[in-house]
Amino acid sequence: MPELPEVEVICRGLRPHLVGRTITRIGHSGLQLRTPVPVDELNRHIVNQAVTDVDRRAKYLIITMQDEAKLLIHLGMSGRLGFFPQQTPTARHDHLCLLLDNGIELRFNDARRFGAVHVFSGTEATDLEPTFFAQSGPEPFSQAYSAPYLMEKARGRQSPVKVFLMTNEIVVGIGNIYANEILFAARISPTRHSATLSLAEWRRIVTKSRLILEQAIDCGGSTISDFANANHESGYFQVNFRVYDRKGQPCLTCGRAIEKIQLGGRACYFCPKCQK
DNA sequence: CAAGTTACCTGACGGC
DNA sequence: TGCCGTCAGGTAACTT
Repeated sequence: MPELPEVEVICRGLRPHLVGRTITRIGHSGLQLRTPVPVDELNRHIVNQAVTDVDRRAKYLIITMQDEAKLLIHLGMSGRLGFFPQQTPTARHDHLCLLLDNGIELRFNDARRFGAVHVFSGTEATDLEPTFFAQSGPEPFSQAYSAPYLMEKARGRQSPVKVFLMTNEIVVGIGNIYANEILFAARISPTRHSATLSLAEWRRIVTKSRLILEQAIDCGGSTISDFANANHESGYFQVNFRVYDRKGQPCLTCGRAIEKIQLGGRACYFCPKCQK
C-alpha cells in the first residue's frame, strides 16, 4: 500500500473536495475486500450525511460525518481513490463509489482487494482509540514515539530491527519502503536484533523516521506502479530512494553495492558498509 | 509470548 | 505472441 506518506497526501487531497459535501448515494461492486463492505451500515450512517472532516490514523483514512459517524478506508496494497464526474464509466476494480451532492463521485479502486472499508455509528465512533485502534502503536510524529519508548518495547526482542519497525503495535505507518530508507538514513543494519540497539541508535531512528516521512509527504508520496493521490497526481519521492529497489547499484554515500536480502518475508535493501 | 509462515488477490514483468 | 513463475506498498490468522 501506500504507506503513511501516501495516505497523508491522499487525506490532504480529499479534504477540500469532501468537507461540506453531502454523500447522496453509494455504489458497491458486490465483491468483498479484505473484509465485507458494510453496505447496510453505509446506507444507514453515511448516506444523506454531510462530511465534516477527513483525517488519517495509521494508514486509515477517516471520514467524519455531521452526526459523528465515521467511515474508515484502508487502501491495502493496491487501493486508489479518485474523483470522477458521475457519468464517467466505472473502471475495472472500482469497488465503492460515493456520490456527492455536486455530481462528483469518489471511487475506491482496488485490484488486489486487500483494502478495507469500516463504518461506525456516531456512538461507536466517539472513541476509536481504545477499540478499533487498541492494537495500533503511536504515530511516528507523536511525542509517544520516542527513543526510550522503542528501547523499552525492544527489550528481549530477537526480531530484526527492520521487522520491528514495520510492526503496527510498535509504531504505525512504516511499511517496507520507508523502513528500508529510515534504517539507511539512521546508518543501522536492518538485521540487527532489536534488543541490541542503544538509546542513541533509537534516537537516530526516531529522528530519521520523522525526517524521511516528512520529506516523502512534501514530495507528494512515492509512486510505484499504482499509487496516485485523490487528484490523479503522482508523487515523486521515489527519486529520493537511497536503497529501496537499488540492488547492485552503488551506495550514494560510499559507492558499495546495495544488497538485497529477505527479512520477515519482505525484500530488504541496505548498504553493508554504511549500516552497522 | 515471540517469531516465522501462510493466506488473501490481481497485475506486471522477465525468461523462455 | 504467450505461457509460466516470481514478485509487489499490508495485515491478520495461523503454526512453531
